[in-house]
Amino acid sequence: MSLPHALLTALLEEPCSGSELARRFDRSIGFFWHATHQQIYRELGRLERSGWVESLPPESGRGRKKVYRVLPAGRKELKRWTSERQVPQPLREELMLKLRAEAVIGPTALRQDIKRRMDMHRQKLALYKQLEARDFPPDDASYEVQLRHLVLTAGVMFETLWIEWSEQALKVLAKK
Amino acid sequence: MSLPHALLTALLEEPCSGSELARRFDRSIGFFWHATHQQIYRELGRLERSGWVESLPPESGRGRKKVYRVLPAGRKELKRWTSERQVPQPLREELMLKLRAEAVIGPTALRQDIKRRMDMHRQKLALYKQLEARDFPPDDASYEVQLRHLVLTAGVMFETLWIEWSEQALKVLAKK
DNA sequence: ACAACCATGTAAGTAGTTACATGATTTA
DNA sequence: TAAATCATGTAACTACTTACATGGTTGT
Repeated sequence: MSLPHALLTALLEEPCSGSELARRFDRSIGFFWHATHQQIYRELGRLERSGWVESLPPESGRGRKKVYRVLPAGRKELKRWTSERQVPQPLREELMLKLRAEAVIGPTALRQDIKRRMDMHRQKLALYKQLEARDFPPDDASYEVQLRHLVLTAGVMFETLWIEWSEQALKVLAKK
Repeated sequence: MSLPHALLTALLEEPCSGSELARRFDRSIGFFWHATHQQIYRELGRLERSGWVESLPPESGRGRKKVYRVLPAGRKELKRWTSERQVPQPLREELMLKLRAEAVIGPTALRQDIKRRMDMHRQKLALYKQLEARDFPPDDASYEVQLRHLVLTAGVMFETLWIEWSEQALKVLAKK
């Protein structure tokens, strides 16, 4: 149950409308918590009914922008959530299932698939490093900036991990 | 939609009952694809209705073990699935959301939480390394064994990543 | 024969996905 | 002014979670 809190955070950073949230998600928070616009609109409705956010005017009809802003109760809820204990969510990696399947019924097309994935991870890594160079120059930054940097660092580490792992995997798969 | 294929793989490795599957999942495949017994039983029902597995006798009543075995159609389906293209599933990491929240409304209890998580990752890493030492001695193994080793390697890499990242994060959080 | 446990299963609820619909705004 | 696009939303479905129920087996 994290989407509502992701939205609260984004709206605290900058009040905005549902469609803008969807776009912002695609660029930043979405690297770690993807959400479609349908999820976002539904959740915004819930947040409003809970009294955690309010929507500023239009009120009129469907195709008008509705800007949302976090209310004190929403801020309080976010605070409560961050201090909640949390266990690392179990990994969930389809590719590992495919490896086991390959071991049982192989050979399959896994090799091509891993190559493709490796390319995607390389692209993402390049993007992250570019963002890093742009947004986090290597001087001593403020606490808040360092926190945001940590998020990106995790992204870099993950992509690097997958590239390394893919190289190892391809070595094994090459033998067959 | 991977659970059915995870089950097919497990049943090909060794036909067994729902409860045994649940236990095996907790030890191996479950490291990368957790499933509760409710999910497993429901899915076994579907697999049977699809004609991908068959259940051997009891037939009688509720509390009796039902052993499942993969049928040719199931093996074919698994083959189809492994050759399907697959895009890396987006990351989904609640902790990154909490970091962003901390940057906006902090300070929170994040520090303690990360410490706790780091311990859990250390334990898991120790377990994986132990399994690795036991099941994959460093001589040149068969193709199938190397594939299974790759799965465990990913586990080791993930846990290592989180430990390193946590150390970095704690350095930043210590400043506040 | 009773308690504790094991194996299978049902039910209800939540989160996320996919496909589509409608009103407003912009652009050719 | 018609077409394209944008913003919001509905509906139906699937996967997963949590809580509980029932029949069988085992141990004392």
